[in-house]
Amino acid sequence: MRVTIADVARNAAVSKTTVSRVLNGKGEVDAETADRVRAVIAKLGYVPSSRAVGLARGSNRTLAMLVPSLTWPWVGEVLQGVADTVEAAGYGLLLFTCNRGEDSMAQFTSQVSARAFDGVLVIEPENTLRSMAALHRQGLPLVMVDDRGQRPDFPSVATTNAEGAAAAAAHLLDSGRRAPLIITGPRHFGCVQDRLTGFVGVLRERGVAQPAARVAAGDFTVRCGQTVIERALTEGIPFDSVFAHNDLSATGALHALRAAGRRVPDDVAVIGFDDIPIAAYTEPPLTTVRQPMRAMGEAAARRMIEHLGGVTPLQAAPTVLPTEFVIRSSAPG
Amino acid sequence: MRVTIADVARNAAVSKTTVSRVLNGKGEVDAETADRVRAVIAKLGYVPSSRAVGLARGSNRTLAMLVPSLTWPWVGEVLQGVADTVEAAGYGLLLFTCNRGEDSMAQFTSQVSARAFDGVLVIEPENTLRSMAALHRQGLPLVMVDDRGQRPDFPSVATTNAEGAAAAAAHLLDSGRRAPLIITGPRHFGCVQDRLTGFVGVLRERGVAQPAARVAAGDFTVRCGQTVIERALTEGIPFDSVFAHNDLSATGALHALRAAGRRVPDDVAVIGFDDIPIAAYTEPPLTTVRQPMRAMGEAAARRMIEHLGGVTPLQAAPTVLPTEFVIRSSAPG
DNA sequence: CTGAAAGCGCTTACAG
DNA sequence: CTGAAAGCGCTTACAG
Repeated sequence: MRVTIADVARNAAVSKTTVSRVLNGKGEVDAETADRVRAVIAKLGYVPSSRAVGLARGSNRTLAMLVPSLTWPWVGEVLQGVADTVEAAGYGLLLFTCNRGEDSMAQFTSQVSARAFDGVLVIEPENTLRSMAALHRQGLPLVMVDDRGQRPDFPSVATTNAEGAAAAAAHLLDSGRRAPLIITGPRHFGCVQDRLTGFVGVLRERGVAQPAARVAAGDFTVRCGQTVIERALTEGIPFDSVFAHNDLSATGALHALRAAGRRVPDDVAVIGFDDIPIAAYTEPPLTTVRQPMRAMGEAAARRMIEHLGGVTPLQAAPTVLPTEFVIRSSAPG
Repeated sequence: MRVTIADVARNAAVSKTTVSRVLNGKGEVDAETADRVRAVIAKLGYVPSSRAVGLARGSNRTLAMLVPSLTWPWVGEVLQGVADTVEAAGYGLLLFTCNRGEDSMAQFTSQVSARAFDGVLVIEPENTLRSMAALHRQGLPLVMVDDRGQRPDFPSVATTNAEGAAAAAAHLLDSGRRAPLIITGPRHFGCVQDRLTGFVGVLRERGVAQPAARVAAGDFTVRCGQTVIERALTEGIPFDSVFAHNDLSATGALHALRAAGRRVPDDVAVIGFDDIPIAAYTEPPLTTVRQPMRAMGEAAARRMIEHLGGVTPLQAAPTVLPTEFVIRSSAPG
């Protein structure tokens, strides 16, 4: 059968208490006794049952990560940052996605009640901010990787959306563009508002107007990027550049422009947002506002782990990591 | 404090045993008693502690998923299929990546000993087949999503690599190409051998030779696709088409061809493998051999869950899901 | 149909 | 420095 702490105790001729002490390094144990116990542990290949430890301690060094979907490049990058940090700290990572909507959330909430994990890192699934906040109020340690610019009143990690968009605007103006077409993300996202404000703000400062006709509502998909460009072309809306609120829609824009015979960047310059891995390999490679996705995941995990370690109380103030402007051929300098 | 089964029992004026019975639907319970217990459970908002249940039952309805990296599109798709299936079955999903090499594997193995999960689904991290096999022999329920064509002697889910590659070859020949350049994946992967055999087999059948000079070793990265094409062009190796062993390297090939002024598909037709989401948005869109990634993840999860449910013994025979040939403009019909 | 008691495998006061 | 015992919150024979 399975080797238990009792087996180790018996073999080492000590009590389970002593074994537990050398296991956890708590309390004084005679050096020789400890060595003997360690030898037995090695010989028997003993590993404490995580279930038993969890029950006894009331915590199991496990974090949950809740994400809307796993097939978005952005999410994969953040998740990798989280996984690296969590694993390095010796924590487990329980993954939850929300593909089944209400059902999924109910299941997740019930796992919270079941105390299946010590804390949760979340990339907010659509319309769950309220339930997240509720869970947080009920005492669940929570850190949000805020891709929506929600500025929730619980801990979060975000990026400088307005500044990043401002850099994009300045770059376009500096290279002589005067009529950018903006493809936004979903309008109710805070990050979309921020990117809009940051971008248009620079234009206004420099005396360039941004008519509403050149601000098109997208939804962060490749498809929407195509559609917006096709429509603008059909309607004859004049534009000499595109600022898409993410790289996926920028990719769609590149496609539609090419299909319509517009050259990038000669006729139209294109800038995206995120710098997902494929951004360097679109045709032409995409100038974009890099979000430090990996680092955001790492920061979220680190805050949570430090909190659980008792070092740092979890404060609501967001950790804001800076964007970085990446120039490639779709909008050269 | 936390509501426990004892609280429910007291409030419903029954024993913990009875509460447990209505919770798990095992054993006969008087209908009225059961209703009363359920009412109390609802009123108190009681949810059983997963830690306690796990310890008592010796299993916690949790699966582990071990992956090499989370930032490859292929992995994201498979993982989504796994997550959907696992969640729908009410299981938890513990995620492990292997970014820290040996250390990671040691940690994973120790989690196995700790009985932190009931079974594991794995996309094999480099060079771990041996340890996986060992864990499986020691009784760990294991299903591998076999992207390497390893044909291990434990349960796995794979795809028809040879047939898929054969379809690609037939398509190129049918459209008049006679000199394909092959960009392989790592040579020691079984899937690479299979794709090579399947592809070259069709060529041979139709009397077309495939000289070694037109078989270049790649490593599944975008970069390798670029490098191979650049080198072939420099060395003056003649080719009228490219068969890349995955979409990422095909993307690199498209890039290098364009940079060199070769038109796709007019001068060179390009076919990839996988059909990751961006394949439809490369320039031009990529003709490719689709792997049913989502379905592979789902199948792996389903086999594991059925096994754990006691329905099906886990057999070594691989589940093989068919590839599908997807024609887009990089190699039209 | 129902309950008392043992057991799952640890940790942690408490006592010495 | 060390150990006996209680406790974590469930499930499961066993007995009635």
